[in-house]
Amino acid sequence: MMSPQMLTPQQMQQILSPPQLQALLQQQQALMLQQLQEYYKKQQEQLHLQLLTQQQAGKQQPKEALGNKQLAFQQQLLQMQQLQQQHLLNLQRQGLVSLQPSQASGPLQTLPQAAVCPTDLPQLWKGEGAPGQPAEDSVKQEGLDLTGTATTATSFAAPPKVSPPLSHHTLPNGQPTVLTPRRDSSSHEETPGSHPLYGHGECKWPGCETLCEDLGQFIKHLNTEHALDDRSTAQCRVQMQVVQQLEIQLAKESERLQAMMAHLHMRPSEPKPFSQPLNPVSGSSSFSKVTVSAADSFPDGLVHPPTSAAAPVTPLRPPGLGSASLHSGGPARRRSSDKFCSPISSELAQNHEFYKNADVRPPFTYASLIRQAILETPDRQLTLNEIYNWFTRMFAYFRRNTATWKMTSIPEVIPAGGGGSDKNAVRHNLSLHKCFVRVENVKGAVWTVDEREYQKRRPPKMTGSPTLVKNMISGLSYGALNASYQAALAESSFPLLNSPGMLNPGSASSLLPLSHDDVGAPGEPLPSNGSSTPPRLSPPQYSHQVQVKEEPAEAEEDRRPGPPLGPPNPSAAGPAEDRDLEEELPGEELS
DNA sequence: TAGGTATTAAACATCC
DNA sequence: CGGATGTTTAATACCT
Repeated sequence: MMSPQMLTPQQMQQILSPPQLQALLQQQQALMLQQLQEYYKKQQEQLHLQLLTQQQAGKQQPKEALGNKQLAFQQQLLQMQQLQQQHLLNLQRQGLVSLQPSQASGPLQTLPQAAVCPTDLPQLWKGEGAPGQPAEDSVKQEGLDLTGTATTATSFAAPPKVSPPLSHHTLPNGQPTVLTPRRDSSSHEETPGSHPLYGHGECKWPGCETLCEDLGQFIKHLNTEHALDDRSTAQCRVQMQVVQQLEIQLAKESERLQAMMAHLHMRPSEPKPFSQPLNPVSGSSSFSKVTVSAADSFPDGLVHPPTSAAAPVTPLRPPGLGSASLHSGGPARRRSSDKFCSPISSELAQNHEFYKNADVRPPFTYASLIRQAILETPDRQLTLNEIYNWFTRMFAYFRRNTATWKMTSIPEVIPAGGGGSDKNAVRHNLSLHKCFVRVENVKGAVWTVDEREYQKRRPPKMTGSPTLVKNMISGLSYGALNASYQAALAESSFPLLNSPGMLNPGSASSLLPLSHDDVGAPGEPLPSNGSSTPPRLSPPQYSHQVQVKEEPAEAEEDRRPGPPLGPPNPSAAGPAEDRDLEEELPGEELS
């Protein structure tokens, strides 16, 4: 028989009955919610603690260093919060949680009361469909045993202050029934009068808020409206994606945190950065990935993007992104997100750490990346080699992917003996796209970006795509939501995030570019510059000679209305200063 | 299915 | 000559 993890969602569909599917969905969610909740809490506590200790210990340290560390931790904290918030938003969006965003944005404690009772999860995963038949082992093996695994697992192991002590321990022992702490009936497992999808008198099925007088009516509703059909199945998948996203994101944040703590010697826990990126958990379908849940991501404290190949329906991708080949597994075509949703810059800003550390191929085209690299520099110009460096600096994928870079100028980069195909790709793209303009400089030839050309290059038109919409509806929308939400957060109450001081010295610019460069982001229909900025990059920057080759006058034609309306990007709102702000980033080139 | 675009590989030219 | 840098072509894949 196939083990659960070998099953594709479709297969699961066939095997499972509608109620089972639904139950599965709920249970997944319950698990994730709990785990996340506890994890968040724990992390937050730890962070606070460490911040305190740092502050004390830091009395002797140089001020700046301490300040930076604190900032870093604060940032980490914020990110954790944001993560949680995003999670909540997602759930809420899907109607699974009736929590106000405002509430959610508060301290990390009130995770939704999405009533869920993962009772027969094991059976479901086993695909045996025989409720009542214990299958603890399978659960354990699937990795739900959070306690056993990585360093981060400790976070789960320790009973959270707020949540019932039972919750997490139930997993390991395989008796998920106990794991029901939700809502009022916390001590009760699956009280007869409740249903995971039923709360506050209404159906909690994603997108459905049908009012139901009582449980009976609800059950009826559930069976009629949410039977096993295409729609329900799709929603189920969508939910899986959501969960996956969160898992990945969680793993990522967790890893980062671990690394930070380890670096600061705050904990004995071995950092174990990212061991072998090229070690995909083989044979794990996306589905199984879900079952494995967060724990799976932790074992070595790092993110192991599963092989996309194995994920028929829901390829995992970096947080907040569209689909794209994730792994070095194979040639990656189509950097989707590049085309639709999140602008590269904000996407990078949000996930730059992720890309930096995880051997995940960034979902952007070479052109987008090159442009990003160039725009991140004060001069808006880079030499070929500097572009190479940027790639390796910003993306673990390019840095460590075997058989790619054969860097000659960057000693720290793994030689990899590869063919340097990506370098070739960079050169190829530079030459191929008119938007990249070579300029003779004092120090040789540098490459600049002709924004106008770049915009002209491709009409974003992501708006309409039905498939896109379909895909993004949930899991993917996480990205968009993520982006906008974070942007909003950053703008409103978390100046910290935009503070240059926060920047990782190694990769400065990345965190905030939320700002200007979004402007030209691939997916971005020329936001700001559309307004009045001439095609030419804003003059101030070009203190030097750098000038873009051909600048005919047909500007307006492609200029396209930079409608006063909402540029997709929040950051686009404040054009000028953003620009300046980013200007200061030293683009840091190694070499 | 056709057209557009992206990725990858490779050949070739030029310069230092 | 060899390496870095550019240019160009071709095959292939994905998306609309």
